[in-house]
Amino acid sequence: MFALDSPTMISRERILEAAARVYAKHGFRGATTRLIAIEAGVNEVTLFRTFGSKGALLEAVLTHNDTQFEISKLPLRPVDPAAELTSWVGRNLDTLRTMRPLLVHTTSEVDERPEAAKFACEGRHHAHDELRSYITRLQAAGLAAADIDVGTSVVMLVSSVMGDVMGRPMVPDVYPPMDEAAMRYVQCFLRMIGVQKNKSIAANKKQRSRIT
Amino acid sequence: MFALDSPTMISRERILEAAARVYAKHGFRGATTRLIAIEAGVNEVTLFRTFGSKGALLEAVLTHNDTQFEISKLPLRPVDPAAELTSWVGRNLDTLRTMRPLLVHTTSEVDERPEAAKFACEGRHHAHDELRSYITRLQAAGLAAADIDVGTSVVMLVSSVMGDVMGRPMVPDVYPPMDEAAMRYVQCFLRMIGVQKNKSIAANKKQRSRIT
DNA sequence: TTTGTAAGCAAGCAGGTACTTGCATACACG
DNA sequence: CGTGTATGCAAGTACCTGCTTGCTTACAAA
Repeated sequence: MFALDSPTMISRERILEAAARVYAKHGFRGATTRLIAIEAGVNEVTLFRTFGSKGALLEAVLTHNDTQFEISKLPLRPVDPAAELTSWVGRNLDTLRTMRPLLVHTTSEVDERPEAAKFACEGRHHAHDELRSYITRLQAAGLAAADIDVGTSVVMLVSSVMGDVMGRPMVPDVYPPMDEAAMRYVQCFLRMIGVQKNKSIAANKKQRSRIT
Repeated sequence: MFALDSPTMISRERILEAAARVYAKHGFRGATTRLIAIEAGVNEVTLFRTFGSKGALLEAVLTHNDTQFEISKLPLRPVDPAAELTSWVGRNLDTLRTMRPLLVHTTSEVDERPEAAKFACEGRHHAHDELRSYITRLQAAGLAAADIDVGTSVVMLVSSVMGDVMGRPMVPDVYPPMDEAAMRYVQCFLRMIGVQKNKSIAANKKQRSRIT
């Protein structure tokens, strides 16, 4: 056996990162072992000795990037929905943008390489759950309307984020400016779920007492 | 030369359709000329004689499918936004679902095969324009709020449609039931752009006169 | 010093891939 | 009938791809 910080690990890391880059550029079939080896500055044989096969290597790449990615959280006790959501959407946009190449290739290869499915789906699922439970909390706190279609609204915001990340590089002119995107999506979303503008917990309390 | 309905055309069509199927399954690199020839029930040589090269063939496939696809229209004079939008979204969902495999592969190959870009983008662009101008008409008719972020709202609905088509096969459980999807997206969208429920031209006139 | 281990290097193998060539067949039109 | 055209078939070329083998070098621990 070998220790965790043995020289092998150096090669291993370098190969993994190189493979990720090459795969992001060319997809599975385009990511030849020769290309990866060159990109890693490593002999092609080392690659097979370390990972066994091209398939195993690229699977390792995916699980590696999968475990590194941590879904960002929304506050348990909502205070300022607009600010909190804008920050959350912004963070997701940033992370997803860096993973776009990997995502777009895995999605197109799910049919032929089922092990790619987990990577392509999991993040989206988590984001969905996180957002959904946050909206429920908003409703419980009286910050969002009670009669909205929570599931669909959530899908629409998540789709908007994904759509931005996936589509902007191809059709840049239809999207809101990149630095405003998060804010814009959230503003529209808030209207959709019945949150008035600039309505924080404090403002909400005032308004509620005025109404009743 | 040859007439348009010469025997060649038969082969040509068969090859084009077979190529579309194989490409939809396996992507560019996976769509080998052998596979396509077998799928078309045609000798591989015929394929090269007719299209010259694999690249040219698959480019022909894309432009073929591109010209066949006609973007569905929204009415010039909006009467019942909910119904009109639901029908439009539904039609788009249906068409896009059939094109999903082609779309997902072209998007992942845009970097390496720029001619795929047009196919991957154009439809989305058209849908966007169509929806945008419709919303503007809604506003002009007093059927939608005036203070909304039209561009962003439109992006969000279009993204939701794309997201549904792309994501549902992979993460089916987060989306609204397929037969309700169009209606649900539109309901949420209407709220986002300030259209009250069941507000048609007639109802709108009544309400407006009541207010003023 | 001995031994084990990670890595490089050169060569090769078996199969696949895009594409070509030469030749045979079938059919349509004059 | 003869001629052109579309297609099939067999074979081959040049290259690429994943993967293997045999051998060498360098270093590190016992």
